[in-house]
Amino acid sequence: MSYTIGHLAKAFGLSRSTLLYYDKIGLLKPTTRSDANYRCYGEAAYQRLEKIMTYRKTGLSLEEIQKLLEGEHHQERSDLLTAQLARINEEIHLLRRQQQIILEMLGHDTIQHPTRSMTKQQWVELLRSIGLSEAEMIQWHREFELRMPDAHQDFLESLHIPEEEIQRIRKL
Amino acid sequence: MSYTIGHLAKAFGLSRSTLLYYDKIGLLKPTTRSDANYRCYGEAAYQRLEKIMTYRKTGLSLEEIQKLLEGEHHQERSDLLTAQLARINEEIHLLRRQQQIILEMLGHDTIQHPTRSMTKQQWVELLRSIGLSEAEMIQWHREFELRMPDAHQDFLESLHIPEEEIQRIRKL
DNA sequence: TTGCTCCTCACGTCACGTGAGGTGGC
DNA sequence: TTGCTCCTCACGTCACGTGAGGTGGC
Repeated sequence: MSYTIGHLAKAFGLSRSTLLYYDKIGLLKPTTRSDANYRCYGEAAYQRLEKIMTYRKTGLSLEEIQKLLEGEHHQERSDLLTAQLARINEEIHLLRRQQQIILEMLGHDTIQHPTRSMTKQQWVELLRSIGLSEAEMIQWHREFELRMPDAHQDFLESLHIPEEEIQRIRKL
Repeated sequence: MSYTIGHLAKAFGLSRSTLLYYDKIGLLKPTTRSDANYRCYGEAAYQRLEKIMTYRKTGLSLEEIQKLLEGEHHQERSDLLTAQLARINEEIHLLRRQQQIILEMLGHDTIQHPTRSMTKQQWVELLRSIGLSEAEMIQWHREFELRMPDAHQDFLESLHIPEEEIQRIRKL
C-alpha cells in the first residue's frame, strides 16, 4: 500500500529526479520514511500526484499548482485557469509572429536563389505542414502584399508563376 | 563613431545586462576598450547587432544565431529556419492542447456550479477571446461530444440552452 | 564635490537532469 | 558477494535581472 520513489515514478511515467524535486519544493512530500530513510508515498500522496499531473497538462507553474492544491477554492481556480488561457493565447500569437518572420526570410531566400531554393509545390507543402489552411494562406499573401509589395512580386516571379496568376494573387 | 554599452542598449531597446551577456558568451564582443576599460562598439558591431535582433524575432536560440553569423552559409540558414518553423508548430500544438484541457476543466466547473459560473454569453466571449473562430468552436463541440458525450450534455443543460438546440449542437 | 555611466563578480530564475560518493535490502 | 534501488549534495541549463562594491569622466 506504499510506494517507493522509483515505483511511484514508474507508475506516473515520471523520472525519479522529478519526484525528488517535488519533495524539495514541498509540492509532494512522502507520507513517511522507512528505516533506511527511503521515501514512502501512501495513498493520499498518490492521489495528490494524480491531481498534480492533471494540472500540469494546463501549463500552470508548479507554484500555481501548489496554491490550487492548498486553497482548493472554486473562484480562485477559475480565475487562475482563465488567466492561463489568456497567457497561452498571447504565447500562441507570439509564435505565429515568429513563423511569419521566418516565412519572410525563406521567401527572401527564394527570391535571391531561385534555383537552389524551393519550388511553388514545396512552398505550399511547407505552409500546409505548419498548419495553415487555404484561408490562412490567402491571408498570408495578403499581409505579404501589404507589407512588402515589391518583394511579393519578386517572390511570385521567382516561383515561375505566370504573370496573370500573379496579378490575381496580388489582388486578393 | 563608437558606442558605449549604454548608448548601444538604448539604440536597440535592450538592457545593458543583455549586452553584457552577449559579450560574455561571445555573441557580440565590443570592438575595443577605452582607457578606462569601457566597452566601445564600432560600426561593424552595430550591424552585427542588427542581424542578431532580426534573428531573435524568429525564436532561434542565441547559440543558433551565433552559428548563422559565423557560417553565413545559405543552405544551413534555410535548414535552421525550416527546422525552427517545425519546432514552433509543435509548440503551438502543445499550447492548443493545454487550452483544450483548461476549457474542459472550466466546463466541468460550469456543470457543477451553474449559478456561480459562466453564462453561455460569457463562454462564447471566452472562446472568441482566445482566438477561436465559428468553425473552431464547432470543432470544439465536436471533440467535446466525442470524448465526453454525457459531460457535453450536462454542460449545455447547465447553460440553460433549450433541449432542441442541444440536440442540434450535439449532432454536429 | 555631485551625479552619471561604467566596471567586475556573484547569485537567482524554472523544472528538472546528471553525476559523485555512499548506504541498505534481496 | 553481486546488483539493484535508495540516499544526499552540488552543479548545469537559458537568457538574462539584480544587487554589491568600486572606479572614471564631466
